[in-house]
Amino acid sequence: MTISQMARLYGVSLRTLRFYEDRGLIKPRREGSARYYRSADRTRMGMILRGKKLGFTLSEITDLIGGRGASETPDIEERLQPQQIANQIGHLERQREEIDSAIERLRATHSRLSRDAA
Amino acid sequence: MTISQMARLYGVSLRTLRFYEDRGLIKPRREGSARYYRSADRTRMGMILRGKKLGFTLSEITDLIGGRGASETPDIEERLQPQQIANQIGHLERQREEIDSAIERLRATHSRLSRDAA
DNA sequence: TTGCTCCTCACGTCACGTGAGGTGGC
DNA sequence: TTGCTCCTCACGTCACGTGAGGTGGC
Repeated sequence: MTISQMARLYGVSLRTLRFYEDRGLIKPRREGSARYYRSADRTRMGMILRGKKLGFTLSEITDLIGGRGASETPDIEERLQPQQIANQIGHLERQREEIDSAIERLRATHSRLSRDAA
Repeated sequence: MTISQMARLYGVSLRTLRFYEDRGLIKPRREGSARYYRSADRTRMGMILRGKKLGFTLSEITDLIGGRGASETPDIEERLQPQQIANQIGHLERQREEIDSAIERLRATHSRLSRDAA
């Protein structure tokens, strides 16, 4: 599988795939300078994107995926510690509260504008 | 008012104040190389932080505050266009949805762990 | 020869954090 | 002389975006 096929499959850019490789997250086979992605790379890529969706940074994901064992526990959630999950939930809840209050304020301003225009 | 006093008042770092100045957002009086912040700077600083809380970028805030007129409409919400508000709300709602689904997944994993441990 | 895909630098972006090395006035 | 506050570079961080300039095989 070429880099373009990988990019299309996961909805990311070529740059992103090269960047993840640079960070040591995926290690495609090389033929000359060309990259070829195999099943193991797809497993890792799935874990990476799953980790991102859960709001983890690439450093955290690197720790979670670890050096080699990707195929054993391909579900990244299985690798999380209860405490780590709790912390992450707290982190995300704080973010959500900030977003919620921003939305509230904006809605208030918006309806005030409608009222004043009426 | 010195830079340290400003920093304490607004809960930001000295670096942040210098950075905002570099971006043209605040223009403290200079005495030699030292910075002295006046009332107008505080008005602008309030608008900047308010804009950030609403989720706008510094570029957007720069456009909102404009070149000079800070004292006329010191309430940054008053300067927003209805369409701009609607866009921002949509933007924030999308972010919130992503955060919400992340929290949901994490909660599910967390309770599964508790169940398995029991 | 022309296109297409791929490659490697390497600087840019966003909003600052973090030293390094130096200065002024009590 | 010692501390404290302030200053100006300037590189680092995060997760890539965006060219520039070049290569390989149809």
